[in-house]
Amino acid sequence: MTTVKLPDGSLKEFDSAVSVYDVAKSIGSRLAKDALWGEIDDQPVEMDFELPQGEPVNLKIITKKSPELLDTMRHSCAHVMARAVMRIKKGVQLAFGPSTDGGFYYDFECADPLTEDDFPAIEKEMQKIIDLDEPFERVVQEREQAVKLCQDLKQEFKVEHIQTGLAEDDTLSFYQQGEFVDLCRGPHVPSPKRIGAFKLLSIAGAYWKGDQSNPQLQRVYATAFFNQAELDEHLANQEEAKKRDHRVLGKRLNLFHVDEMVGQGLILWKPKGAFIRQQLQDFISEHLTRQGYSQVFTPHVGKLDLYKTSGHFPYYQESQYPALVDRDYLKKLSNEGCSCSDLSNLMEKGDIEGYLLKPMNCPHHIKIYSSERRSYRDLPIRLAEFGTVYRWEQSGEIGGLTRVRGFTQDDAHLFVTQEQLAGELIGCIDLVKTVFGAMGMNDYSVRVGLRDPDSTKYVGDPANWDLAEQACREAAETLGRPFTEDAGEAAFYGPKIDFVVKDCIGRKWQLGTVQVDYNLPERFGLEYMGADNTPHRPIMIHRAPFGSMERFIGVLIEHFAGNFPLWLAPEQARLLTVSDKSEAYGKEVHGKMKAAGLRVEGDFRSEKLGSKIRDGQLDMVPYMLIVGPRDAENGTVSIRDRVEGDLGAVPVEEAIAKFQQEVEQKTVR
RNA sequence: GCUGUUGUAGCUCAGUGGUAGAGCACUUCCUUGGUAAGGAAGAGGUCAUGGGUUCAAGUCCCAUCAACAGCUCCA
Repeated sequence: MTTVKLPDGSLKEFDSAVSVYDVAKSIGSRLAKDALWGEIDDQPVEMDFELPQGEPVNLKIITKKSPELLDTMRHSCAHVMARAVMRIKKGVQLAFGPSTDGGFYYDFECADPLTEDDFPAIEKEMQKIIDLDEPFERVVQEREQAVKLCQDLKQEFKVEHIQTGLAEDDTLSFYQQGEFVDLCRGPHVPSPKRIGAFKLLSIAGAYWKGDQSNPQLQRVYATAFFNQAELDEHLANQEEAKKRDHRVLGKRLNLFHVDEMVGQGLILWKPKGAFIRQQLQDFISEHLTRQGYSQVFTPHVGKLDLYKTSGHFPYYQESQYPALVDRDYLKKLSNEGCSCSDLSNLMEKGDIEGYLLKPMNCPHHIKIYSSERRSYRDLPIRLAEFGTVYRWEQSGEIGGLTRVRGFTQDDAHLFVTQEQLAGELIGCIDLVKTVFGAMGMNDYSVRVGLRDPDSTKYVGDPANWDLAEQACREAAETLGRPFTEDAGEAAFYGPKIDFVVKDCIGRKWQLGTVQVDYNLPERFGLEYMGADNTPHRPIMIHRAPFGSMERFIGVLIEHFAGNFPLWLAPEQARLLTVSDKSEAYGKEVHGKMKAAGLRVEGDFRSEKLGSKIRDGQLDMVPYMLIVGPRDAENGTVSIRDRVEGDLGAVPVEEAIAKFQQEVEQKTVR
């Protein structure tokens, strides 16, 4: 008699010996058809495995619809890779080797470091291991034995992990395949033959347990699929994705430039990129006006004292450009015998008079608020600025437009009463919805950052925090899409709502943010006169729906893959002559288009039409306007759509009206 | 900041110690062609920068700078 206990807790009994397949078939013929293998107490077994009789057997049937299927196979492949590395290299310490979104990795510490030159040998060895077809066998150990086993294997990271990283009551399981044994929760595929196709991709450093103070390990990234075709498709998709990389398109379309001589992470906006940025700023300004914002301008520097008062200087000193110190003051210090190390100390402590390139706009906006007496009747006050800030980002982090050292926030600070807070947050969220909606960006996630109850880094009254966190939650709900609540993601001064998108290679970037702040009004002693004729403290909201113009446009370039909608395209249309004979008519049409306010350039070269069209397509111009003798005769242009191709000839005025309408409606295609 | 890879013409890249190369782009000429590449010629280089090894360095070694991938960080 065989008793089977299924994952939902139900029991099934069989009179005689049965295989996994028999059980699957008894549940349903479709299940039997889709089933790939079984798991008995997390030990993978093939379909023809005969179940033990007597005690109930915990059986899970894995089908090709199981969501974790690919992850399981990739994790098994990680074991195979680690085994291969240990065969090739001596003194290999194993760390962790999980599956990831696009594949898997394994972290090693090698006495003889790995290089990408080792990849072919590792891949060859992996294939040998797969061909051996040894199963992954699950071995459960008591804690003491497990530690001893890892010590015998000379796997110090695993020993440490058992002793410090795993809870007392965790089951300690190992998976063994031939000579290779690894501490691992599982599950695995029953046979390495299930790994269809794999490829080692890159090698990089990674800190043990993600902590910079721990030793740095070598991480080998790889991927695996059930068959070669899927792997090839994945690699081709990766290549395709790289073509929409904003750094590639930014160069090809002449949008921006970063020059070594200017400095790392400092963006030079070229005319076409600057145009797009200006259009976006105009667009958002329009919505700011509608929502009752006042635009202000503030300078790029401010006294160190300002940032000492705001708290930015002490908190974030290492990520700021060093202070600019007055010449006379430096001379005075020098005359007083101040050494370089004395100066360095003074600068670090901020015990010096100087100016800081502004890392944030809020202190300046606060000073605008406090420059007048404020009444409850004035609130909410909404101050907006496309404010450029400078941050000394770590050199290894800088790249493209998404992480830079000088960037312009579409920033605003709202000074509100407690009663106004919830409503104003909703207004901010509305703006984000408007902006993302206008771009056709629907693929973003929302994160409400709350305080970590175990941390002491937060400032302010816990009761206010509770109110603010609740207000953020309620505002996020008005988006009508799922959001996550992450404890520990709040800023030190208040909770926030962040908008996160992915770039073309799957990296996540925070764009817009809305943050509640009780701290700065306190530090600057902000007040307004209440209806009760006593002073009250306003609450601040920091918000930036785009985040920074640089990062937003970087993401936007990839979102559109360079194919900007007509209202944003720096060159909306290009006029092409079929031959030199049509030049005069071409210039006439060109003139009419420009007079109608359209951004049209002319290609009057003595090239063949096909060649001009190709150039226009590669430059991602939304429309091409082709004029030849036939058009000259009829007063028409032939429109070629970037997407649809040839649309045929229409009267010039009709073409103008069509484009104007598309611009007016900000159509996204 | 850390680990690894890379740096050659405007762009994409080849160049394996012995005279600096290709395609595209650019300039000029020929060509007048109706929806993704017409032809020819020409010009264009301190091989990232600074040291070192060598009779000889784009190539080997060291340092610096920058880019890329990842880690760490991100008000």
